[in-house]
Amino acid sequence: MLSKKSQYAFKALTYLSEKYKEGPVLISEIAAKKKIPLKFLESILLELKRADILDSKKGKGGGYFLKQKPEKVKVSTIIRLINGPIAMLPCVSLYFYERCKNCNEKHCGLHDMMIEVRDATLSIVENRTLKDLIV
Amino acid sequence: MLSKKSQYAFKALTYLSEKYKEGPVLISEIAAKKKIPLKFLESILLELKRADILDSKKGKGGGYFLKQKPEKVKVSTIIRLINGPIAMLPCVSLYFYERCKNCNEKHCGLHDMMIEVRDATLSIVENRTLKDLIV
DNA sequence: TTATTAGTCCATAAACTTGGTAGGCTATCA
DNA sequence: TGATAGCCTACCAAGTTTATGGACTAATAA
Repeated sequence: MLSKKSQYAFKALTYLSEKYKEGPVLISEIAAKKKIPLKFLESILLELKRADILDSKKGKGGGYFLKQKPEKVKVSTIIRLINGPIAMLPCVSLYFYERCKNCNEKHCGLHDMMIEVRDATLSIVENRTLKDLIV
Repeated sequence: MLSKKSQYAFKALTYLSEKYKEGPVLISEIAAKKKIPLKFLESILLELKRADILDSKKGKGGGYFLKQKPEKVKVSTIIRLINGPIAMLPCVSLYFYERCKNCNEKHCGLHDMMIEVRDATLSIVENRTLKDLIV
């Protein structure tokens, strides 16, 4: 399951995608419109900024905005950043790989199955962007 | 990601699947062979028993064993039992459904995408059984 | 019936994660 | 320079995960 933090992140990013080109959006506006706890949202947006997904402007007329066009930001990127691995096991993760202890990856039915699951999931989330979240 | 508990459950169930028809297997044997903390494994097996996946026998010659043939136990059943929802969002879960607050499920891009992910995952885990985990 | 075996139950706890709050600091702009 | 709005640091309550220890109970064999 995606954490609440991830769900908040997606809501905020969807909102910012809709407002793309309308200039900076206040944290407080996003929080109010999307019903996200203000300070928690603050830390999420900051994290997204540090990951170069968002940019911000301080002072009057400031706020947050997407650094790139919505269609340039893959859903998989956001999941990995905020939620963590997409795979169900560390030993089949591409970005968070960890070797299995006491389990031969070459001869493990679970391993093989989880690779299938991973690829099925990736075929979707690697090919969707923030633009696809706007309806 | 699957919890460690889930990984232990799968390891134990795979072992019991291999030993199916060889009679009850000791907890301690499974723990030793699969390097699982004994007492933790104990509680996992008990949970699987309460869910009618396993059965057990006390006393000499006792132990745990599968209640049905390995090919009768779906992987999805185990994941849901030990790990929880398979879907990435409560609002797209079949077995753990919860309505989205402040989010119209009829018009939500994230929702639609996560249904796709769920179905892609289910198409695999609903069609694999413990038998498929033996290599 | 008694000793042994092996699962069952209950209580506890450390470590980690999640979700969230408080408040001061700093950059920007009018 | 004063208001605005994001930045930063610290903290924390609650829940979950991953265990561990010990007493209890059922089954079996001698």
